[in-house]
Amino acid sequence: MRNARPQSRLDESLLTNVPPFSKLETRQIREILDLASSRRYSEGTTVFQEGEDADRFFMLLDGYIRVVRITPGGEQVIALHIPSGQLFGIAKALGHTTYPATAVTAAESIALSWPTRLWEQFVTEYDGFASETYKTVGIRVAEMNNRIMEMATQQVEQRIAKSLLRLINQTGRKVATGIEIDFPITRQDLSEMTGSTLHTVSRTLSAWEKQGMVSSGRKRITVCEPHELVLLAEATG
Amino acid sequence: MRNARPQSRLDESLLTNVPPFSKLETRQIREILDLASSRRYSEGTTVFQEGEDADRFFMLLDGYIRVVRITPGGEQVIALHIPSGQLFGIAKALGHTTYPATAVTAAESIALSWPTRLWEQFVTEYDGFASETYKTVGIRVAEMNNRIMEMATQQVEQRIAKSLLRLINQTGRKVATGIEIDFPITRQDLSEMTGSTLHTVSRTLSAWEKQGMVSSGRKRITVCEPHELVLLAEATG
DNA sequence: GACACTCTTTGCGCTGGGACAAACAAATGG
DNA sequence: CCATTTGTTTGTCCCAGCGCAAAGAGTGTC
Repeated sequence: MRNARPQSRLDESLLTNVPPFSKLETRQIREILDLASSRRYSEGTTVFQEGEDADRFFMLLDGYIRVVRITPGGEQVIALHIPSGQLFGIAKALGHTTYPATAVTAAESIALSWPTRLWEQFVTEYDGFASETYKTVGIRVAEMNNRIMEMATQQVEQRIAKSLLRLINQTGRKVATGIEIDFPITRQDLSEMTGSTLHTVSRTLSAWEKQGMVSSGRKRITVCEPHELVLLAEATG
Repeated sequence: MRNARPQSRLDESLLTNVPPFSKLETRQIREILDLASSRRYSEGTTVFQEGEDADRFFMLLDGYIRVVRITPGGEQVIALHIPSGQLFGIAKALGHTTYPATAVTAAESIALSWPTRLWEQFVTEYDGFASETYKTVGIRVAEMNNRIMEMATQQVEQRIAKSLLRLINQTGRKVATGIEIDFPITRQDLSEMTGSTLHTVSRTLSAWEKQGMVSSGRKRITVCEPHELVLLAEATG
């Protein structure tokens, strides 16, 4: 499936013109290249797959790639367009899933490892702190990614459902019958989270209330039928 | 404007129960706390402001905060809800603007510096590489943030305009008269970037073409009146 | 208890843009 | 050169959800 042809000898000139490396000394570039390998992709081919195990970053030297997410309903959303000179495939390193990427044009990348010596020393010495820090960034990125996909493909009702579930999950609690958002939240707030209006949110909650799915009041929302809500949130539009 | 009351003596017990720190030795926690200061915020107050110069991260120990973006038209979009145990205010450190945050409930945070010694050594030694790496992550986060805001507040036409401009800017080229997207792009692609449909994209481009703003063909789009496009993209809903 | 706020609900009309359908046009390939 | 595939345009219909407007319902304060 991977259609790249690894190249054997990597020349320093590959990197000297790419901004992130241009300031480095030759010695440092060599150190990086010793652990790197270069790949070429032709237009339209797969750069990497969903969830692929990446112990490395990729730096795009030439061309464009796009990262794509596919909804449960089969719709595509282009999550990112990455031009040359940027890193990609970093999600895994931040503790999260990577999504499939394809080459928009013929492209060339190199796979890099971090300059390892100091990095490992750093992570080891401050063990929990460093890795948890990265996890935070990873969570943040993953969450934004999800919101983009939702906004692109889902109806307002589903987005509201997702938002409620997210607010509960975020606190680390289980979504259970009778669970309440544990801080005051207004219809206005919810609308600002979902990209809707307070009127529409109000109507939606009213409808849910009639079906017994939630119970809500002023600045307060309690989920009565979490399972129903999950079904609704995951319905394929 | 900042309404926090700094606390003087920081006790280790503050951190020992917070996941990212729980694995650390007392020695390490002390080292972190020596450079940290704690702050309390009451409900609804400002945690930090737009563009505030943050040489530190903040770790939320208790409560909830939200990060808010305000559109040129004055609409609010809730960009993030942050529960306790997570870092916030990291955007600046990743090389990008921070957005204002307020406390949703009474909240407590501590301001941290990175464990500095090794970190500085790391960044210094690999100068360009490390900082540019962070820039990549920062750019990615900022871009996603923008897309969320756009999806929440803008009409399809504006989002298409923004997407085109982004594709051009991303390549590092100036947006100029007659500039062309330098790789083949279909209506379908554009629709997947903007969360629309290929039909709507086609109609929109047709309309623009009639006004002389763009010239487009099969898998090709050229911007004729970049200024018009910018105006359109920035129009307040 | 009365007044002022703030938050929520509901009705109604209107429209952006999605769904469906059907040509049309440009590439590709035998 | 004709056939097929891939991408684009356009028409028609229709509805989710926004905007506007106005009336409840809680909360806080004097």
